[in-house]
Order: sequence, then C-alpha cells, then structure tokens
Amino acid sequence: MTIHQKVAQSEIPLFCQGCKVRVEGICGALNPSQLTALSKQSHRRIIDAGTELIGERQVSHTISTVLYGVVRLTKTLSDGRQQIVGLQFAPDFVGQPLAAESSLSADAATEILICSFPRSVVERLAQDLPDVGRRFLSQALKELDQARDWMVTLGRRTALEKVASFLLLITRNMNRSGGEHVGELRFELPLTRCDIADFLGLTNETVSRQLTRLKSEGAIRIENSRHIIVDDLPRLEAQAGR
Amino acid sequence: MTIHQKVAQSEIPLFCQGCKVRVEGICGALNPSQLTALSKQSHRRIIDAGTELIGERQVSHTISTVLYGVVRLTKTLSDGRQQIVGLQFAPDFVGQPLAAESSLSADAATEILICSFPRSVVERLAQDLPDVGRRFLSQALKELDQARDWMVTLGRRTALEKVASFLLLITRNMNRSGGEHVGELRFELPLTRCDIADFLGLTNETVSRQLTRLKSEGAIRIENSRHIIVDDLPRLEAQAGR
DNA sequence: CGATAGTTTGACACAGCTCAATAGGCGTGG
DNA sequence: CCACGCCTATTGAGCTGTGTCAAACTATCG
Repeated sequence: MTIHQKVAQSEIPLFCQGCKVRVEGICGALNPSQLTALSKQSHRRIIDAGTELIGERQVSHTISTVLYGVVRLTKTLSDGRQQIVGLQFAPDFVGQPLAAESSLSADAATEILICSFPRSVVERLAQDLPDVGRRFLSQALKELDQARDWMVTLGRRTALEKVASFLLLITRNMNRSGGEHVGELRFELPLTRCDIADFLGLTNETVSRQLTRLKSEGAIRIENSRHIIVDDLPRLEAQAGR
Repeated sequence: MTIHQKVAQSEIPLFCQGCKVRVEGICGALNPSQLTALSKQSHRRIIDAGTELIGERQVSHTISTVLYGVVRLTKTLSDGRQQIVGLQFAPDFVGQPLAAESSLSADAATEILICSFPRSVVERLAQDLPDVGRRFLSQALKELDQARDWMVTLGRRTALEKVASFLLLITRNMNRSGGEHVGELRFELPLTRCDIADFLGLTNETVSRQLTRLKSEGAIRIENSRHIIVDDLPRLEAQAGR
C-alpha cells in the first residue's frame, strides 16, 4: 500500500471503514468529506429475520443500504395471496428515492445488517451530485431488468425450471465474493419453502417436489433442507431452461 | 390565454407545437431554447404495426418517445417461448438511458408515431439538467412498479383474473385523455389474442375462453374481436381479483 | 422430551394446455 | 358483387402439471 492510499483511506470516516459495500453502493459516488457528512446522519443496525422494514402503503422516511443478509420485497392481494417481487442483496438499497409511500412491503428474509439514512438527506445528495442520481437510476434500471427477467420465469417456465432458476439466482448472489468457483458450490438458502413458492408463483409442496427431483437427478444435494450443494452446475443451468 | 402564455408558446419550436406529450414526457423538463436545440436533432415518424424497433442483445443509439400507439417489450427463451414484459403507451419512452445494449426487444404492437433522439444528446441533457435525470429516474421507477404489479398477476392470479386485469390495464391507458368516464367504456385492443397470451403467461385459447366467459357474465361486450365495450366496470374490477 | 414450525410425501381434483376442427373477418381478384 | 383464400379467433375433447388436502417426518428450542 502506498503512502497516498494510506492518506486517502485515513480520510474515510471511521464509521465507514471496513464497510464492505462502500465502493459498490450509493456511497461509492461520494468523496471522503461527503462521506463523513453522510455518516454522521446514518446508523447501522442488525435486524432479526422476519422483521418488517416497510409496510405496504406506508410512508417511510429512511433509505437503507443492505450490508449483509437478504431483504424480501412482497406484494399481497386482499385475499392473502402473496408474491415476492424482489430480493435485495448487499449492496442494494431498500426504500424509494422519489416517492415516500411504498407500494410494497420489505421484510428481512434472513438476519440482516443495514445502514440507514434519512430520505431528505439522500435526496439532497442526489439533487446536488449527478453521480449519486446516476447511481440511483442505475440501480432502478438494474432492478427493472431483473424484474422483467423474473416475469419470463413466472409466465413461461415450468415448476422445475422455476426452481432451478431460483437456485441459480441464489448461487450467483450468495457467492459473489469469490469470483470463479470450480467444483462444488454450497450455500444456505435465505428463504423457506413457502417464501420460495411465493417468489416462484408456486406452492411450497411443488417447490419441495421439484427440489427432490433435482436431487434425484444428481444436479444438487440437500443437507438440513436449507443447505444446498450444487454438484453439477451445467445440468442445473440446463434444467433452468435457457 | 394571457399574453404571457402566448409569448411562451410562441417560443416553443414549430416542430414541437401540437405535440400531445410534450408536457408529460421527457421534453417537459426542458425550457423553450433547450427544446429548440433538441428538436433539431430529433425526427418523428410513423411506423407500421409489427415492425421491430430494437432487437434483443442489439445496440441502439436512439431513444424515442411514444406519441401515439402501443409498443410491446418482449423477452424470448431459446426454445421460442415468449413473454411480453411491458407495454409502452404515450408519453413513455423506449430505449435505455444508461446502457446501450438492450436486454429485450421492442416492437410496434399497433401502428405507432414516435419521436426519436440520438442517445448521446439525451445523455448529455440528463447529465447537465437534474430535472431531465429525475424524469428518467421517475419513469424507471414507474416502470419498475408496473413490472412488479404484473409479477403478482403472473404468479398469483387465475386465468380469468389475468384477462380481467389486462382489460383494466388497457382501459386505463387507452382512455387516459377524458378523465372520469361514466357509463360505457369502449376501446380497440392493441394486441392480438396471442399477444395477450404472451403478456399474461397463458395460451391464446385460454385467453379466448376467459373473454367469452367475461362476455357471458355481462361484464363486457365483444365486437369485431378487437373492439371491446366494458358494460360493468365494477364487476370487471371484482373479476380481476383485488 | 414435548411443542412448534417447517418440510416431505401421497392421493386426488381441476385449471389450463394441447391438438384439432370450425367459424368469422377481410382483402384480393375474377 | 360474389367467391375464394388467408389469418385470426372460437369452440371442443382429452390430457397433464400443478394445486389441494392430509398425513408423516424432521429440526429446533424451551
């Protein structure tokens, strides 16, 4: 590490040092002094799995960056039918940049660590710094693309293909750190069978059946029902229905 | 009309006068001189139904505003299964503001009138004028919200509810001008039965059956198979499954 | 060690798909 | 003006994938 880098790092607020998503997330668009200003208005906290962050049709005055864990975005029909419309992993953010009122509810799917800012502060930043605004637009477009990809899965894939696609999605997002993985891939599912069903537009029974089918065909192994090992990634990809 | 308004209008480039979507669309964020500059780089054209505007995985250097008609955004799996992931009505725009390469294909569902700008010009505008950037973000968030609403429909509604929801969507977007409509609502469907099926994750046969079911239950009338009359809006809304 | 929540498995029903035949709308050409 | 052909929509009959309901199994925690 050069002296210059040391100085640059020392300017980063203590609060943000060691934050794994600082570079990728919204904060990546800020210089050290802006980061210091923002860090004074933000606070970080651990939240239990199952806790609701924002309710449907509820006004929220904070925007949060996910540092660890998975947040589940759901929509619910009046008769109780539910659909998960998005999963937020680090370094995604939760909360709407323009509208205060949410049209969906956000829950902690797993235990999560988030860093929250007042909406007003973030909006001022977005107004003053084009780079911040562009990051918001960029995340919105990324989420839009993901949502549309998922629409194809919901509308046109079979149950087996849906479950395989879901496992691939999780594989990609839970193992983001390491780069290329050769051989076996293993991870903890961040969702219950019911959640997976709500994400895929299926029932938990069907999800369970398709998982055992993938297991019996040798693509995956299941331990503890939450812990999955992908033995044959190409086969799983084929079963997802390119 | 006051004198001031007359002067203001006279400053608007001839090209843009009479453009119905000028205020709502992206152009609404521009003052007359900016509008004049942009209008010199834009051109308007009528495009036949069925014409492809942007292909999947294709680079596009223009961004267009829809002035009239309906544009269909689709994703296709390698085996030919198709899903319509969005419909663009006036004054929505077509084309990605940040990425050049599209992850979906855009077709004219009906005959359309669009106004196209070079991507580079629009991006410079977005960079220089916070308002333009905010309009892009705002449309992206609107589309994200629509996509997520549609995910609920795809994943959790029955065929009847899907078709009813589709008719409501069209009703809202084809009759946007008039405000409150009492009594009968009538419109031309911008999509064939196959397109509707691709939008709803169904087959054309199922779409057809559910339409006749809605007809026989008295919610709608069908003339010419494209021309629909909504007799009982509340019933249609009930059948969409709030 | 029992209680509770989540998961798997089975048997059966039915919504929606597939395949196939018929009907309707519209343009072209005789 | 009617006849023909093409394309789209409708209707029918049977099949299948996924949902429903119910029971057995597993893990976790007090």
